[in-house]
Amino acid sequence: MFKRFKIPEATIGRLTSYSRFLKEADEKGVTTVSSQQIARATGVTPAQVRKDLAYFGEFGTRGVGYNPRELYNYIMKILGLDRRWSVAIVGAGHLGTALSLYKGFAERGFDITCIFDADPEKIGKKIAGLEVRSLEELSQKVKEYNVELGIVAVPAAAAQEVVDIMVGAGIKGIINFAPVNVSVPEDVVIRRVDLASQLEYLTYHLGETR
Amino acid sequence: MFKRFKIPEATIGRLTSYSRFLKEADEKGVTTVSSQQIARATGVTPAQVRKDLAYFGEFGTRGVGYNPRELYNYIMKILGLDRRWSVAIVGAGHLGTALSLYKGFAERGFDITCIFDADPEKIGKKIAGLEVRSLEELSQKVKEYNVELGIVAVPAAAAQEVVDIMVGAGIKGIINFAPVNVSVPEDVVIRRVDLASQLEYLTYHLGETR
DNA sequence: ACATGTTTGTTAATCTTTTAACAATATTTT
DNA sequence: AAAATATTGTTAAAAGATTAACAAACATGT
Ligand SMILES: NC(=O)c1ccc[n+]([C@@H]2O[C@H](COP(=O)([O-])OP(=O)(O)OC[C@H]3O[C@@H](n4cnc5c(N)ncnc54)[C@H](O)[C@@H]3O)[C@@H](O)[C@H]2O)c1
Ligand SMILES: NC(=O)c1ccc[n+]([C@@H]2O[C@H](COP(=O)([O-])OP(=O)(O)OC[C@H]3O[C@@H](n4cnc5c(N)ncnc54)[C@H](O)[C@@H]3O)[C@@H](O)[C@H]2O)c1
Repeated sequence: MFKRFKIPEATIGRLTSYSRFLKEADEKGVTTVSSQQIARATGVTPAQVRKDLAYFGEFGTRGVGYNPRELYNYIMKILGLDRRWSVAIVGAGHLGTALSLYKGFAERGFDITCIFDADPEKIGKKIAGLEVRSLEELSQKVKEYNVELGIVAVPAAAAQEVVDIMVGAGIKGIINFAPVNVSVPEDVVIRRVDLASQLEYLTYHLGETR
Repeated sequence: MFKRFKIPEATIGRLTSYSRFLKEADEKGVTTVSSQQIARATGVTPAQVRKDLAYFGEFGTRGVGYNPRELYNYIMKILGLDRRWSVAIVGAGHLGTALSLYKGFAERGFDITCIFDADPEKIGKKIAGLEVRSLEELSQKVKEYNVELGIVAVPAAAAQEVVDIMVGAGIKGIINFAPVNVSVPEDVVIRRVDLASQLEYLTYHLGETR
């Protein structure tokens, strides 16, 4: 579809930001935006914006700028968001529940279609209209709901086990919220999100300047 | 305290990982670990581990390795975690509640000491033993509890306003979960955590290989 | 005591990402 | 219609981060 050399990881994150700004601009009726405007709104440099886009093609008009709606559509396509994705959450605890109830995912094309937990107390309960299921049902439901993405929100000690089950069921992309490194086969994409580490980034920098 | 050149941002994130592994190792009674062991457990290369540590000093013994407990203590000090930090959460919705109830923060030295919300329905309710307070009380409570860090878990539209209040109250480090860029004065450290963007990293890469 | 094997800290090389510069192209003004 | 202004896409330069290589330092076995 698009030329795919080696794209900086950070570029992908910035494309998300750009797309959010572009959607807003379009909804306000704006018909052209410059790399400078995008840059200001998202906290980067204009050169960075143009470079990021240049990896994927030419989307603007020289001397003019970009059409927000058009560029938004292009970026969404680049990100693989020109379709909807079915997502399973494992771990119906505090975090898993919050994620299940989060409206923002659907807005970006992510449908939470099933929730799993190991605790018999939780199985059968409903969260966001979905019944919490046992892990035994995971493989079947993944097929039934065409689940391709998984979110791991279980304690660190259970993370590898849960990831193995997900991978076994054919899930191809995983977000892991447990603060532990887990391994997956080469063809599975995994990403760890460590929230405590984000706070530690702050304390490191506060310590630096004192 | 420590030499502070320009440290790669990613190094800070890895130090968090290393420290978690080192703590485990120490608790198992292990007395020496090599950069190779640290690397394997955290998913990086041994050279990376040694380079990361080298920014801050010499912590190992050639031919031998590192003492887990000692190195753990050093890293915690580097990260500014040789003390406890008081944290305020603004936004007692789904995410704010999950974060308030999260035990993992306290383990890393972060005490959630106050929770704020703008919704009169929520003010006065208790979460994790803490009363949800109105924003008017923020400034006073920040002083009372020596709050230095803030977590923003409000809708995107309210994020800048909330951040301004936090900054006004003297909070010096902020994690923003709203998917929007907010601005802060130079002396305030801010970090955006965009969970939808994490999923988009997955879909980008899944699209890449098909 | 010496040779062999480990493993760190550090320097150099490589690879990646960001920033800067500018020609190419469009628009607006005079 | 020419000049001035705006803004992209692209190339080159600079900065930053990771990987590789290896001497220095220690441990172990003979
Ligand atoms: N709550 C937060 O805000 C937060 C913040 C950062 C990180 N995390 C991480 O996210 C994970 C979940 O945190 P939480 O606060 O929701 O914990 P929690 O204890 O509230 O929920 C964990 C859930 O996982 C379930 N579970 C345990 N073992 C399981 C298994 N083998 N298979 C399926 N389900 C299993 C439990 O029954 C429970 O419902 C943890 O790894 C935590 O470190 C949470
Ligand atoms: N829930 C999630 O799992 C999740 C995931 C990713 C991102 N987020 C982001 O985190 C933020 C919160 O999400 P949520 O799901 O908890 O939403 P939510 O609607 O459940 O909670 C938001 C809370 O903020 C309060 N609020 C609104 N305006 C306020 C103001 N000006 N001052 C103080 N409080 C105010 C509301 O009363 C509400 O209690 C949003 O920006 C969302 O995009 C949430």
